[in-house]
Amino acid sequence: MKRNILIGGAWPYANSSLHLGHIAGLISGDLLARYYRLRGDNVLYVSGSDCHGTPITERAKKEGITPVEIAKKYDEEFNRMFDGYQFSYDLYSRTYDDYHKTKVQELFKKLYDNGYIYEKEEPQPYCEHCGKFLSDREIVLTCPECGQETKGDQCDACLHVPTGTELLAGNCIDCGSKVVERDNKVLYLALSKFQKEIEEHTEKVKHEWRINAQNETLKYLKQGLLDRAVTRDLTWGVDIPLAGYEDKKMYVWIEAVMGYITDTMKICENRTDCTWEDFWKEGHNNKIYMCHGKDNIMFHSIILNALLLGQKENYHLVDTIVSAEYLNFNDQKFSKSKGIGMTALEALDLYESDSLRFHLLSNGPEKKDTNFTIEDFENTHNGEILNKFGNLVNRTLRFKGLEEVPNGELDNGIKEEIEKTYTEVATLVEGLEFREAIRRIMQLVEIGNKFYDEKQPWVAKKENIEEFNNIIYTCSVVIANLSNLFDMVMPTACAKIRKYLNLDEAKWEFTTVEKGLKLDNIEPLFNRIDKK
RNA sequence: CGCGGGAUGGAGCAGUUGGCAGCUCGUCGGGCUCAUAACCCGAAGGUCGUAAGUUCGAGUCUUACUCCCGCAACCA
Repeated sequence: MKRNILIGGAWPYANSSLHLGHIAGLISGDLLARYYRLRGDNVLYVSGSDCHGTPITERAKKEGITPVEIAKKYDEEFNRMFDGYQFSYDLYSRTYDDYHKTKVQELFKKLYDNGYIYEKEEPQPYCEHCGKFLSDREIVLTCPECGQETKGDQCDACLHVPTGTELLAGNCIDCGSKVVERDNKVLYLALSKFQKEIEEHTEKVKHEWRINAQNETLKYLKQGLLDRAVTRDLTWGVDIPLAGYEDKKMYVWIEAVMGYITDTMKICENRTDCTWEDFWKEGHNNKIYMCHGKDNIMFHSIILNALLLGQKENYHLVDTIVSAEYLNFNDQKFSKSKGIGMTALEALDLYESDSLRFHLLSNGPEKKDTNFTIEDFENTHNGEILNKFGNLVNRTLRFKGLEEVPNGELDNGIKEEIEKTYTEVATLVEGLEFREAIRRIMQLVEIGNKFYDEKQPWVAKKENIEEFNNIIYTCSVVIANLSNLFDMVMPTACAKIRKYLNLDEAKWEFTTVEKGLKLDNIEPLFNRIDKK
């Protein structure tokens, strides 16, 4: 029976270019989406650009442009980048779309009506000259610990975090006026009310999560969920749909994670074969995956689930957290300011996206931080992808003098190996063991190469043409099935193979090749990287 | 006592519930010539950071210690 599978990729913040590390964290979502589509399930893979919030607002102010200009620039860049990496999103939207804003407001209103959002009056730092409440980072003060001048979120010099009263001694970052205290109306999300339900749900589903997601989530649950402020004194964001809050916006983390739902709604509005409820309500044979870096865990495992529970409408909670560790570059953190690493787009200028996908997945930070080096990457590309996989295709389909797929018999042992590979790789992918899954597919490549060598078709060609036909036919069937198995990792190369072998869409089942098929214009799947 | 990760053959890493130490690259030797100097076979190389403990049995569990590295600070 078809399952409804929703896969959410974390929404990148539209304030700076993304690094290879971001791709490493997000690529597992695309692999899952492609895998479940091959299995014939009903898949929606959604994401979008996270465009609101303080950092974008501040940056816009500094550069003298509007926040939407910054968001647009990066949203456009992200779209190009995800296309380049062949992410198969069903929808990649952005949080400043009217559709998103409207739907988020409805969901927010429901939380309020259900009593999970409450108002609190609390004193906050205020600038009388600018006429606005100030966030910690908008306050400049002399650090009471070390005497250095610093911003209010944390002292740059001694790492001291100023207390509420200490902040009142500071000045407005914009005009330098003395900070005063004034009562402010703030809306809070009653996270604490969901403690028990989220604990129970986590206990039920955590076993298939990565360890880091389990630990991180349990840490918050253990110390007890605290209510969170969900309004911000900003001008750039989603309006609060309640009277008296016209000058405030919604906290980005609340509205951005709702993007998974608003994307689903938008897609399903134009489709007749499914409704958004198929993916988000209980009882629809559905499953929800969330793929992101380790810094995003609690927003997906706790906050999003709380928002869903608070709707009181039988929502299906997030099942599986696919959280990545970090990718380093030459043993250092990716850092634009220090010039360490390369952006995802820069990598795409230099290398083929299939290879980058393969390398980032097979060397991905699944259980702990991993390292990306150019040397390793080129090694993967030339050594594993090209020499092993590309070469198997080449030596078979471009055998000297071969013009068509021979009329041969499939080797039974090889057929069994192929079928076993489907089964075992499926188990690995569903168990989120992507590195191991790729290794397992590579085993089939090696089995193919070994078979080829042992059978020596170049000898059979001269001495036993029937045997030759069997060998080449068997190898072409191996290649056809590799184009199915590897489709979720290297879609471009696999599509090429299917074109050569006249195969339709990739599918997750044993596939044979048409005998007598003309083999024209076969080109190498990959280009060797010249090492200097 | 801020939080967290790590230490396994020359390099980079796997090792699921404790049961003969594996993979890729590199090195050395051999085979092959279909293929993008690619492919296949074989070999050398490790007292699994240190010390103690639990156990018939520990890379794996417990405790202590040593040494690296992240985060905590726009950067995932």
